[in-house]
Amino acid sequence: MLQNTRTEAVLERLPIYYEYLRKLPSEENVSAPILAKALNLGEVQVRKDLALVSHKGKPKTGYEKSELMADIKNYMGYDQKTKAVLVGLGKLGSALYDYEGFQEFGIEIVQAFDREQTRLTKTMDSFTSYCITEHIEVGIITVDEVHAQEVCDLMATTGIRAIWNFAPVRLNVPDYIIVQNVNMATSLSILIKHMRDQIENQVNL
Amino acid sequence: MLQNTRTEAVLERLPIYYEYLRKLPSEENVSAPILAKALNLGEVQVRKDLALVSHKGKPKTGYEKSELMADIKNYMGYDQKTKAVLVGLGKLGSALYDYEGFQEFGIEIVQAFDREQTRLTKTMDSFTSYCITEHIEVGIITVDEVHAQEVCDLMATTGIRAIWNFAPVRLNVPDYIIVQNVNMATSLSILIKHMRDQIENQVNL
DNA sequence: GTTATATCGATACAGTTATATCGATATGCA
DNA sequence: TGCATATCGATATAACTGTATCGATATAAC
Ligand SMILES: NC(=O)c1ccc[n+]([C@@H]2O[C@H](COP(=O)([O-])OP(=O)(O)OC[C@H]3O[C@@H](n4cnc5c(N)ncnc54)[C@H](O)[C@@H]3O)[C@@H](O)[C@H]2O)c1
Ligand SMILES: NC(=O)c1ccc[n+]([C@@H]2O[C@H](COP(=O)([O-])OP(=O)(O)OC[C@H]3O[C@@H](n4cnc5c(N)ncnc54)[C@H](O)[C@@H]3O)[C@@H](O)[C@H]2O)c1
Repeated sequence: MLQNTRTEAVLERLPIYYEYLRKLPSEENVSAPILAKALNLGEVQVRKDLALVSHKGKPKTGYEKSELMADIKNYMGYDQKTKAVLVGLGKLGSALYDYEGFQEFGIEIVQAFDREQTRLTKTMDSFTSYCITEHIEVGIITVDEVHAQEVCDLMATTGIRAIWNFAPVRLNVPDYIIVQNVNMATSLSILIKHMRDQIENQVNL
Repeated sequence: MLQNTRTEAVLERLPIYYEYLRKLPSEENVSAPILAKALNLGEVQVRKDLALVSHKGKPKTGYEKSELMADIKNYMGYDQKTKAVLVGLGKLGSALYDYEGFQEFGIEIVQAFDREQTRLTKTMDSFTSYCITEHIEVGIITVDEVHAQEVCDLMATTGIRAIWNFAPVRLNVPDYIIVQNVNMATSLSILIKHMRDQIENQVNL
């Protein structure tokens, strides 16, 4: 009876479906072909993706919007609240800390820390005990690259299990902690490479 | 004689090698196995990736660091200067505008625009003419999601060929413009999903 | 009620990406 | 000078990801 396997690629598309559905004004049913057209994806691919989280699709009509959203939400864990702390309340850190877009995914940055005492920030001496007593699972690193590893090490002494790192450094962590490095500059450089390749191809026609 | 094909996956690793090499204090030669160990990748994979940009690797010794860096730089186009403009000098926009990490990839955000007159910002009325006369190729959108499409449309009237979009909306663009959507919230949600899956697997042992 | 059809679910195929293996060769060292 | 070996380059295989096709079926339309 099973259909699709939980792969990385699918995991990256489910949030896209969810976002699309959430912003869809209409309450009408949605189908794989509709989603595919709207998001510029393959119809079969969408169908298989959805099959991973729901089996309520019906021939001719597709899925009930709210039901499908609930199933994605449940699968992705958006209904479970996740608490994150942020270290490095500088320019980028402040932007993220103030950003409200995390809520809909069940994520809350409950506290920000910085070496310097600013705004709502707590200083670092309370960091460890705070994370432990509040059962923080996710750490966000937005300090400069020189201090990223030491902040990371500190996080490893708490119950934190996942680190979202914006400093352009590769962090050393124990096995049980997952790190996601976000490198904005390289991402943009890849986009630009694509752009140049495209321009080149057009010239060579 | 050829070896590796230019695929998306390779393109995403080349900057990682470059970053690693750039920060490496030593000037000694590097080899595929060394890079593989340091970056936690497959040795064969690294070797094939490097073969795409360079053929100067020698048995036993590997590559000369500076030569390899130059070859990646050349392949990725980091030696070509790319000018970008940013629209929406809010919290996130300011952080990006001030960020100096783009330089090493040949990228410069030469000007920021905003509806409101702030700081160094230019207002929107000069946008189109500025982009055209300055031959801007890249646009960065950091306005709220309500205004992202209109900013995008405006960019499409200039010579801009690539858009880096941080607003959580899917933009409609003409074919010749490439869009890269960055959705921070969904990225973090995927990291959290991985975290939860990992925790679950450990329990089920 | 019957029929037409859009969509689902399943299977088969194709393309992309990663890994394993092996001979060739440049270098270091006896 | 000759031998040992680390690494390269190449080819083969495996895993993952995406696409094409087709029968089954629930619904809409008549
Ligand atoms: N600004 C951006 O748009 C951007 C883009 C990509 C990556 N980054 C990376 O994000 C990080 C932050 O960038 P930023 O522009 O916000 O820099 P920033 O200097 O504005 O902020 C860094 C903050 O970290 C704090 N800090 C430093 N060491 C600390 C420590 N040991 N413990 C606690 N707090 C500490 C500082 O007090 C400061 O407030 C950097 O690593 C940068 O490379 C920034
Ligand atoms: N802050 C974050 O960390 C973060 C994270 C992920 C995504 N985003 C997205 O990035 C965008 C900006 O976020 P922010 O937190 O910086 O918001 P912000 O409100 O601080 O900044 C938005 C800026 O855009 C300007 N603006 C609005 N409409 C404009 C228009 N038509 N032309 C020119 N300028 C215009 C505003 O004047 C303001 O300065 C949003 O779409 C948000 O969803 C932000």
